[in-house]
Amino acid sequence: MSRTDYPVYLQLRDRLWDWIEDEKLSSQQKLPSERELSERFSTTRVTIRQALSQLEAEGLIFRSNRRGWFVTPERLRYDPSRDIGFTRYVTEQGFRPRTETLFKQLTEAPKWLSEATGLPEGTPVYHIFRRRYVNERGLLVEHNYINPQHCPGLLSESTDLSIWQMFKEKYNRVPDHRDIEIYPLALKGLEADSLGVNQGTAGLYIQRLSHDQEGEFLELDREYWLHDALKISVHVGGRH
Amino acid sequence: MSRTDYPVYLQLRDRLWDWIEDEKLSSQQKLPSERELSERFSTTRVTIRQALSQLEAEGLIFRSNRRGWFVTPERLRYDPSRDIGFTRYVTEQGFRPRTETLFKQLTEAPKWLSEATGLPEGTPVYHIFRRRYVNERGLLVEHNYINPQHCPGLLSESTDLSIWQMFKEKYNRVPDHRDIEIYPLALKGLEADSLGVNQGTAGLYIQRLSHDQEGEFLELDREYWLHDALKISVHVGGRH
DNA sequence: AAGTGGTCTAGACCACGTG
DNA sequence: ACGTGGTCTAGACCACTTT
Repeated sequence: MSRTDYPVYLQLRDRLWDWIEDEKLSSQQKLPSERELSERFSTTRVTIRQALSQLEAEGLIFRSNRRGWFVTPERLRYDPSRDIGFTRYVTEQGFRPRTETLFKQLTEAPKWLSEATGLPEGTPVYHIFRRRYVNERGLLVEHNYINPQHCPGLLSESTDLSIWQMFKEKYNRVPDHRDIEIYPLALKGLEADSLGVNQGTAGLYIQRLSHDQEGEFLELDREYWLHDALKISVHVGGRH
Repeated sequence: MSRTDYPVYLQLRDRLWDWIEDEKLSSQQKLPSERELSERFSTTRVTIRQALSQLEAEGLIFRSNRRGWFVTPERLRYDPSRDIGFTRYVTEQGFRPRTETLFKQLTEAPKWLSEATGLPEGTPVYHIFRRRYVNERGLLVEHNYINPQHCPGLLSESTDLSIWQMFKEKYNRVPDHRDIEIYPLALKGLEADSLGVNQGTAGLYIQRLSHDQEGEFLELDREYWLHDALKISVHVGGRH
């Protein structure tokens, strides 16, 4: 160990986590209030909050709005290279999925979208904004930008289920190849508000750009996940 | 906007970032001291630190040990599904790579490694721990666990270059398929210390488990990246 | 030796969520 | 209405980096 001392907030982190395990607090259960914790551990609220933030960074606890601190559930496994729907892979892992459509609209492709997809600027595209839950905790929000050529009348459909299923069944379109981007970021603005987290909460960004066999743009998907919510798992190469 | 107020530290974040852009501070340049900043913006150090932490979470600035705050360089693009070496893809993007081997040793496979790879517990494996730099900023540390069957005498080789290149040229082994895991975590202990960052700094974990054509275990790679250092970019499906 | 970031105290007020 | 988490102040000491 190259550190010379072991600061109070890290000691508190350990004691706090031991305490949580002793109390057998389980997934989604609420911790006592910060004032109560700071008394129990004989320190100030500022320091207890440092310890709580440490556990939050490690993904062991999370906070919701001004409601308090909770024990983080197990991470969801997720393979962005496959196209089975959210509902299905959540269910397969024994969790309860839920999807809420926050808005859907027909807009004109802005510059960044045109650059990413090759569509001419101003082309009409569907834009769907959804929030996804697992066991009633909102884990991500998602922007879908969809080529309306391949699925006219989408706005009248229910978008609370898998878009891919609809693509396949109703419009007979299947994605052929994907460009995927992944990186950590801070959740801000609309995305933070929609997930009920503070500005600057750690998140993970996943973007999927899908084309069909003929190289035509099908869909662009921009997902904003809570940092502690998922574990990406991908298999590449070899036989499938 | 659903928020009713706009807290001081978020206003400071904006003003601070504007100031950085005005001053044309570039990649890796140092910000003034926290005390100087808190005077310049007429607030306390605690609040200025909140603003700085916000910019840190967004990946716009980073801190190094007790040395201060710096402007974050552009993210490195990285495709974990390909097996071109670090040195090559960093150079291709116009940056200067550097690799430092912190230790290498022959050990016996512990339980978790045996479970991940299928090797019997206690099998001898090479364990290499390296730190990788881009433009003299340490971006990640990496544990390599290598099947010694396929590359006897590895410890005598220099491991500051690509392991894959050595595999191919000297031992005629090529990875066939990979299982990749990716998730955000907090950098702690050895990993945090080796990168010179605080305990709990946001990071990204990337694990690659590689097998050859005959399904034999080649290598397990566990990478701990700074959260602001990379952008993962993968292409799947279609023809290559 | 001086200055820095990291840590910690002991308060305070406010907006919001929950009863 | 109350208690909560979120924010903010004005100090302080220490270990470490830099000069």
